[in-house]
Amino acid sequence: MAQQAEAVRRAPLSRDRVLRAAVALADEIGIEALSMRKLAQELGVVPMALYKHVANKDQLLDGMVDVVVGEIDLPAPESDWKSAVRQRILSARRALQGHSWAAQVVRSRARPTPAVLAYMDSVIGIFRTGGFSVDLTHHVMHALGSRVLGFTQELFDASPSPAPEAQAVVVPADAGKFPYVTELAMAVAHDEESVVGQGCDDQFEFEFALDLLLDGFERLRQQRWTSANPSGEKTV
Amino acid sequence: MAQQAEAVRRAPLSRDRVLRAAVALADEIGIEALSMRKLAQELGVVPMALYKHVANKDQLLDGMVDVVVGEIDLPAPESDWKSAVRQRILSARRALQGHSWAAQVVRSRARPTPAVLAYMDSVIGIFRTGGFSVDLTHHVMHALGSRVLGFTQELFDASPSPAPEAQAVVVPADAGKFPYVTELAMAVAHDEESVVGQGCDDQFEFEFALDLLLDGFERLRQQRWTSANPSGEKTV
DNA sequence: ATGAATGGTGTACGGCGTACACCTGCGGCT
DNA sequence: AGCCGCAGGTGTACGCCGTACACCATTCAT
Repeated sequence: MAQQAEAVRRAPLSRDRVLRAAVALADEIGIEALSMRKLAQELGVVPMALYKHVANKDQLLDGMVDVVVGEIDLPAPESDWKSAVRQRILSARRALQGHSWAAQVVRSRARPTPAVLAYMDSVIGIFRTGGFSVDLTHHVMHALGSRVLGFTQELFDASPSPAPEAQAVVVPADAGKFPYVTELAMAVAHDEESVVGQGCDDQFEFEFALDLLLDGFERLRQQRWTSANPSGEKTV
Repeated sequence: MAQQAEAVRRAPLSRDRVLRAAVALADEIGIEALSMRKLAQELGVVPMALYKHVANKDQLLDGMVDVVVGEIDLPAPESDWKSAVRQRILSARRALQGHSWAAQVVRSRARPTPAVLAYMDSVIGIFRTGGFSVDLTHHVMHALGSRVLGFTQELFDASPSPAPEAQAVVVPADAGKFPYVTELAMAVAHDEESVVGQGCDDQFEFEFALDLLLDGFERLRQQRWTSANPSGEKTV
């Protein structure tokens, strides 16, 4: 009876259940607080039980990435390469942003998981069928870097700071030492105050840079740029 | 006597000595293996002694970043904004690349240290005196992101893999599943084989993306782009 | 009935960051 | 000369981590 109650109380573990629980737990308590022990506790199980389903913590993180990447929308059917890529990337961004830890974990993985690879394959495919040479596609993918998954490394995160005073990047005493940073920070603070509050509009900045790159790609494509002949425009 | 010998054997600690030892040790054994305990041992001291000089491990990492940032060349005197920025960024890249762990640690810091701030101030200054509005400078700095310090987040590092077989991103069995990735990977492998070995030329890719952005910046500057009037070209 | 596979358990080890109480030796007072 | 304060190094200990390894319970094919 007691056994039955126990059996009912918790369904059998599985790799999938472990991963999904890990994602949920990381959403809740943050990635740096996520430990095998806490995850096990959450699942009502002893820590070592997890190791029957994932080889180690690294593989757990890999699996978590795949769960998030699985949330990226499927590609829209018919459109020019630029809007297709744009849609794909902004959708990836939406998926990753649903889990505050995701970008950081993706960053920490040295090698791509199958789901990431599949996503990349689809993006590369858009370029290739959109008239980009293999060569140009290669460099273009590098130029996108992690942006292809919807995030970039800002030098520090000014925006998501919850405590308003904590985001004073420059304390008043340092204002004289960093005149240009100060000028810029004050302009931004002033700007945003009238709009939404403080900090920068991440989404705007992301699209600003993304479009700058996509426009650059289009120019290179038109002038049949190759790495052997970088200044295609002039020599053609 | 014994005391004297001991006193001679190790100079007194200082914040500076601690930081430099930490940088050296991280260079040697890698950042993930760097611990307060090992650092203390390296300095011939008990772990807790370090805490008289740095508040905690986070502050140690901050200090390490500052040491590396301190190695960035001073700005070249007179030149147009584009080559000045370019020189600054490529110099930062050189400094950061001298310490394989540096980019990762910079990435992990939430807030900028004074040295980083000073560096950013100088780059912002180049844009401002080069004819960029505060508004455009702001977005341009965001677009650069971590690239301003000479590194970007590639989706995974293909190049520095020491074991040649380890860098086969796509195992043969998966070739059919990821046709575009495979096509691209094979082209790259073929290309590079004749040149240097395998993998991608990071430096080339970095400059490719950097120049794409700088060229885009120049266009926006010329057409007096503002965020309130994004398509300046057409409406002027 | 039996023996192997599958999956959960219990214990234990070595590592980590760091709080806290302690000691020691030196420079500057009276 | 005697004292004190304090900067800086020490020792011990706590609670956390990932995970190796031996074990046991259940299920199921033979």
